[in-house]
Amino acid sequence: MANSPEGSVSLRDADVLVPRLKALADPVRLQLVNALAQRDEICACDFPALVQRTQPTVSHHLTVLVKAGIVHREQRGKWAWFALCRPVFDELSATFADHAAAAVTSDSERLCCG
Amino acid sequence: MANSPEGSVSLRDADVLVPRLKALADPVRLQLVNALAQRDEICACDFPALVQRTQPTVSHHLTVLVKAGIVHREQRGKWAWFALCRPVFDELSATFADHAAAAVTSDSERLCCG
DNA sequence: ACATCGTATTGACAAATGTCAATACGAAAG
DNA sequence: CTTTCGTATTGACATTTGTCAATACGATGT
Repeated sequence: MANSPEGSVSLRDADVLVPRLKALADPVRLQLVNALAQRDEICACDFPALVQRTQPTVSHHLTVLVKAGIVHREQRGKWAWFALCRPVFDELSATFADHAAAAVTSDSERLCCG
Repeated sequence: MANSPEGSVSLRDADVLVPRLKALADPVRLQLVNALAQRDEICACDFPALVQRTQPTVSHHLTVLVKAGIVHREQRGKWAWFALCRPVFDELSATFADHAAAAVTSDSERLCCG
């Protein structure tokens, strides 16, 4: 999107990354995203019970996710349906993959972070 | 580490993910991480100039990154050296890859998030 | 038109966060 | 032991954030 070759996003692109990471860095919003990850599509009316928050609070969190481009909102009659923007997860995955090293082979052989 | 097969971290593991995402969801900390990503090792004394913040502020941000397990701190004599914990990036990459769909092929053919 | 029902917005408030000045800690050097 | 210098901690403050009650908006059905 900005610097990287394949339409990906580098760690340098703070303007794109920070809002996305901020949006995901909340327990309730991670619950919402996780629910959407396994169900493809969820009506707004089902979220309050799912995450144990009031309707305005859920609405606020969904707005944050939509503004960050992580979730897509579609109005169908009286109901609002939400779905993941899965390509964004692909970008996030690629962003972090660039700076990953070979994973640890065994538990006893740590690379760092001991 | 918790649920997933390959020692990875699922979106469900909020206790592990949220602190990591919170740690990365800041412009200054993203700068720090980006600098470490391309230089392997950096002395604490160089960061204030790099990110245009005072020494206490930088120290605070580095502490956040260390506590999140993203950065490793090593005291060498009088100086503190910092390095990325690259396996963590591998985990983050894997976490998001699980929920990614095929990327868009052309710009005109959007999947969602229009 | 009017009432109903799902969702978003507003206002308010406590809690968390980023920032810096001042200070404390700790290791090396004299 | 004392000084020096790099780094961490404390205290203070403004800003942001998560939450809910109350209210407004908007589409559907009567």
